[in-house]
Amino acid sequence: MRSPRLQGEARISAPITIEDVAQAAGVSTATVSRVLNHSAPVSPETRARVEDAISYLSYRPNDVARSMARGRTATIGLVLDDLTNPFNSQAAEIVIHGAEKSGFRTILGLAASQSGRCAQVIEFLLRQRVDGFLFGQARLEEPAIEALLDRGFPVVLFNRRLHRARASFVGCDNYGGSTAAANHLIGLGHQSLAVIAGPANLSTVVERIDGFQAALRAARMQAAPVFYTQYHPGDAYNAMKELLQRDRKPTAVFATTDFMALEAIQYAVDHQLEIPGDLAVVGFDDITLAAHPWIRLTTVAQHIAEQAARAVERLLEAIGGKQVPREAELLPAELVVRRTCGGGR
Amino acid sequence: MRSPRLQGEARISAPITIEDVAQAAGVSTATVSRVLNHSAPVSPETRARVEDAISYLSYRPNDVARSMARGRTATIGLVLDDLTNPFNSQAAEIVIHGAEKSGFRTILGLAASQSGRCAQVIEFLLRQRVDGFLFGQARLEEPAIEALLDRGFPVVLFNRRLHRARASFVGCDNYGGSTAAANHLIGLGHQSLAVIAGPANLSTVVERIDGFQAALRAARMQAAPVFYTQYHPGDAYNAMKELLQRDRKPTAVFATTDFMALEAIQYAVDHQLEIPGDLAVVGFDDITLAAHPWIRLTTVAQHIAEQAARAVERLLEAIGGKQVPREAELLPAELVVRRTCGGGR
DNA sequence: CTGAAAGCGCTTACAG
DNA sequence: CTGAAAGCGCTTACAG
Repeated sequence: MRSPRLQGEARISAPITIEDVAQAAGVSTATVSRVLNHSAPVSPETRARVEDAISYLSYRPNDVARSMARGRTATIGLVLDDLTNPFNSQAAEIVIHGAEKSGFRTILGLAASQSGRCAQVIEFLLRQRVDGFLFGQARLEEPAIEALLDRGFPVVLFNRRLHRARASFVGCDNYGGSTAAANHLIGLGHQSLAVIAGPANLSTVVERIDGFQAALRAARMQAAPVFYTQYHPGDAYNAMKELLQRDRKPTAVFATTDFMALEAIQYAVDHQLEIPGDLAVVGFDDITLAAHPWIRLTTVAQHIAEQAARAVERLLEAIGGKQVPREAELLPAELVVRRTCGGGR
Repeated sequence: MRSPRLQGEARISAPITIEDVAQAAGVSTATVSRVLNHSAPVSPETRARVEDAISYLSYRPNDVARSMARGRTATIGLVLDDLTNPFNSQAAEIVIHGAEKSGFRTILGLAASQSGRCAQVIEFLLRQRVDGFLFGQARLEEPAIEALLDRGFPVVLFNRRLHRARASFVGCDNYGGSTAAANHLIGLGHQSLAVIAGPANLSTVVERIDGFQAALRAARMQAAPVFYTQYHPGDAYNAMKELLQRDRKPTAVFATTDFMALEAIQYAVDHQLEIPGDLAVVGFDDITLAAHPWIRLTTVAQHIAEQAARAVERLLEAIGGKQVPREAELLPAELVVRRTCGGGR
């Protein structure tokens, strides 16, 4: 048996292997493996000897070798655009914890929304041999994801969906939430509405605009002008500037995210407009700070934590071989009326 | 050679291996490995045949097997408390990208600041055989990290340091930033100052309090009362309540993070206090929203992105075998005067 | 420049 | 209940 002194001497001593444990316990590596994994019955005495050796040597199984031998890595790949949006980082946190509970680790791939990056990230994760994928920021057309789907690879999307229908997805009721927002604004008497949106190739953006316009149509009002942006910092600020220079200035603006709403407000305030007096603003997401007394942003609340949690569940089931439902699962999105729309408290 | 039709038929077809490529190209796996890694000269004709086979078969190297064979994983472990704090998620993003540039992947371990969790996370990452560790949220005493250090394992800390000195660290000038904050408040004529702090076992908290008190001492004022919290949501709200019930109410409060400052403001505003008229508030971090016209929080700006970037650099050097400096590297922390302290614009 | 072979640290049929 | 051995998919001395 290796003397404990040896470990102290070497700096980064070569890690203890299952072989070392087997020798110390006087058994085969197969037996050590069995007590480690509870994969087959082992006599109480043998088990005790092995466990002693394990703790005496501070043995730490090598997960890389394990993955190699098992042919699966117990790893899921989570693909997100970035972590600057609190919405994304919250989702990441939920996914990591959810996966961990089932013994899965998660590798985070940041796709930075540049075209081509998503394919690159998938390639990268495929080399790591992840057992499945979670996409939180897919665009409507995403060939690389569709290729995965075609191969029958375990894939679950959340938040944003693909154009093509048959894929496991969990999102929120963007349409309904936006309709409620529009109706509230209409009820307040607004006649000139506008929307500041993200890119038109995102399902969330499309659905939020559609829901919003549908409400106007139902009220026999003309469609609201839509200003599309790339969701870059500063985009909504500029959008607001643009909208206020038009002939028919909006009296109410709906932004497809809270961050955009906050930026739009920033422009308005910087230019001596009163919110909500001169301009009503409604966002979407209900980030933590939306409720702050200095903000009190009217917005549509969606429960990202639950979306992410459901998405991992689905993925884990798919990886486990279960037949995963192909229908979309939609969580509710509720209007939260606060101050910035003028009708709230 | 495997017919392409075969791939289409199977659902998740067994991935192509280096063996398949070697066969298709009529060479040994050693040769394929050489062209893949440019690890040894290969004749142009052979190389061409191998490359054709690779693209024809859409071969994707197995990183798990690679790690196994090489004895190193090209992976770093990043340990953070959580991702809800934008400060943390920004750091995570920087680290992931920085590591990727050098061909390293990063596994994120969330330590949720419960005692014992850090050791668990380290254990988990050690099993994955990460090549080094990055800690962004260490507490002053962290036996598990110290054990790593003692073993000579590549470790770099950022943001918060350990009590023990000899460890690679990059942080910011918490002391100087807080001194500046205190001096500004003193210059504004405040006599009754208080601080809302995080846990006392965090280097950032200790240094920020020390810097703050030092300024008061230099001005021959008595030390400010410190209210310690656990950095949980709601903690600063309650702290503010407590402080305002005391005999000697503070006219100015310094919070050790912007989130805490915002919560303190929330309590004050909820209870009809005017900011900064009735109460001046200063934070620390300078999160994005601190600059919003509806907030305009006076705060101490620290450049987390650079901290994180420097930390990965250091770690990568350490993993590469370079002797890494043991001294702390401190980035500047600058006071940003805005509205909430009463002296700004 | 190229190949045969050993080895990385596990798991898992296969025998007994 | 236990062990000997093959195998997971690569890389890397070692020969030639």
